[in-house]
Amino acid sequence: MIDKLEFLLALAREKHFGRAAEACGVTQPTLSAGVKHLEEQMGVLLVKRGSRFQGFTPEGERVLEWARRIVGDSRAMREDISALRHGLSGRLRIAAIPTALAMVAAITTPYRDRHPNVQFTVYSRTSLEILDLLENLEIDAGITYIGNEPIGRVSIVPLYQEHYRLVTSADAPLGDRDSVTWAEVSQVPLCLLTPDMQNRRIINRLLKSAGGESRPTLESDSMILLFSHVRTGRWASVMPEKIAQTLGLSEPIRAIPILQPDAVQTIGLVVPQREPMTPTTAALVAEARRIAPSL
Amino acid sequence: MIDKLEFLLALAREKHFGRAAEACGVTQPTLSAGVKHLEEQMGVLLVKRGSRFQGFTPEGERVLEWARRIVGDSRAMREDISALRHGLSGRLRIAAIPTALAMVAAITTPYRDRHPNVQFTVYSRTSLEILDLLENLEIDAGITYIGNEPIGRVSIVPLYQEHYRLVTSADAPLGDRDSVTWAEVSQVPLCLLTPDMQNRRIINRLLKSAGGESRPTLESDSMILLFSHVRTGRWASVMPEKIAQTLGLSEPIRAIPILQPDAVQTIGLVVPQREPMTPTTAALVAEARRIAPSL
DNA sequence: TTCTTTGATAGACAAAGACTATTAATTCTA
DNA sequence: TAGAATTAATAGTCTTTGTCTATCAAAGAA
Repeated sequence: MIDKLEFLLALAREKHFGRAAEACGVTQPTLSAGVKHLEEQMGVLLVKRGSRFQGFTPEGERVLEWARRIVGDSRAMREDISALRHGLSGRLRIAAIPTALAMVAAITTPYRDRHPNVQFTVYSRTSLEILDLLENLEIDAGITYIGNEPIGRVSIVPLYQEHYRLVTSADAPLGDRDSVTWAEVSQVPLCLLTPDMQNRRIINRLLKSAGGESRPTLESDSMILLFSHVRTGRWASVMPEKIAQTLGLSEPIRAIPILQPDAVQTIGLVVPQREPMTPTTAALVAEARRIAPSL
Repeated sequence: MIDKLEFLLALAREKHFGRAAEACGVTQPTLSAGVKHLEEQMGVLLVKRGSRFQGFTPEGERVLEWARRIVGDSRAMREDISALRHGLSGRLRIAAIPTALAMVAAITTPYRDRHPNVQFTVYSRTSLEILDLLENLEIDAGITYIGNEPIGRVSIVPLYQEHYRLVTSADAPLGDRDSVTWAEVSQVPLCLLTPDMQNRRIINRLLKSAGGESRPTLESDSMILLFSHVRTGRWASVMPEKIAQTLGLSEPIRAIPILQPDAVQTIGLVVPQREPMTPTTAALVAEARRIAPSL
């Protein structure tokens, strides 16, 4: 029963019988049979069938919601019992927005000291992808913007405020200032994240409301790439204060506060709303609460 | 998997492999094998084994909690989907404390008008039994005292306040009064519920704090029995106002308010805390909210 | 049209689940 | 304390379910 619900979840993820089957480690006919069996049990078609996958029926969507919960709980149960016996262990899958990646170590480090047998997998994803992965039980926790775009069935722990800095060489335009305005920043060619990233959209908005445009000379979905360009001293970027601090800037690179307005975004930990949480997730939330004040 | 969790729930209820198996509609070896299989999956003993059932291990208790949730959700899913197709149908299992039995009709009647395909089973149980049945998924809703003894994972809808009346014949002692005190009531021989009922414990407490004792000449666990005695005019009882009203008293029987204090107990609907609820339960909660003001 | 993609179907085989019968270990009872 | 009764585990058999490979049919794409 639960296996079949997992089939359905995989199908929702992959939107393709063959790939969903592969993801579940079974063959395509097996997955087809599983879904069909579910449909018989429920007495309704769950999947819109043409000669290819065409999405779910309304009933299918509903079953999917239940499946997420039931499958999630059954995994949580296993982890819970395993934790009772061996202490916390297993793998914690986290996804973070690129601008928050640098501070993930601030959580994982004290976590590992407390629970050395837990392994981590950390993905760099956009804020929308993170919510999707959470929804589909593909990650255990996300680190993303909170309080902006509406968020579904998740619990939230605020971590820190993102303040923006113009990161540039001291001898570049504006490089000698103690603070700059968004209007001024809009005149400088920048390295920025790609527009599918919420950070970029936020910066675009700030630049625009200051009467400017974003004129990126270089876009990337990788903060490392942006950062390495900035370190040459020949490129400028707008980055959150935290990441600039964490990665460490040396002369002649400066991180100059951008005021008017001192725009603020809150970054937080989001985990599936489940009571009780899995033990590893609960420990992550505890750790987040613990370190949040120091960030 | 879910079937095996159901085995475990049955075992928790029956505390006996044979009876649990019977309750599940399988033979005892099948249930034993199922439990064993669960234990292998989890890698821990769940049941304390002697030559007979000796309760659960700590891990077993934990699995049991998860099992209640997972099994409950999987049933809710089926009902949910069935309701999508055929409208509300199925059976709603309710348990109520005896003193609330008379007002159950105030909910079931409008409920049936709205959802004619839902069938009811109503049990008369003590308040403690009701919580136990709810916990074990044996009923869908309870009607009981709220805000007294602590209640577990349930949602609550307050229904009405229980005020007490001395029910007695006009020519019996105190029968001519407009109101009486608990101290006075404690002097009269009464028909009361048995002491395992919370209503009786409440009345005992009230009598005691008025300096009296409860001196029941007749005890029963059946309100009908108490009521039929009172109707003869030769017996007196202490009953909630509501039940006296609902069942209808005729001359010369009177229901006299008991003051000092005008003790109040709140009665409410309790349902398992599950989001979303099963459709039939959600409808019951809606109905309860609707009628509560008129009670 | 012809080829490719995608999901359903058929048939064989293995695994899991369930039943009956029996056994082993306690506990009760006479 | 011996014998009976109770309770759960085990053995052996059979049925059901699940999974695989191979193949087919339908619908797009070239």
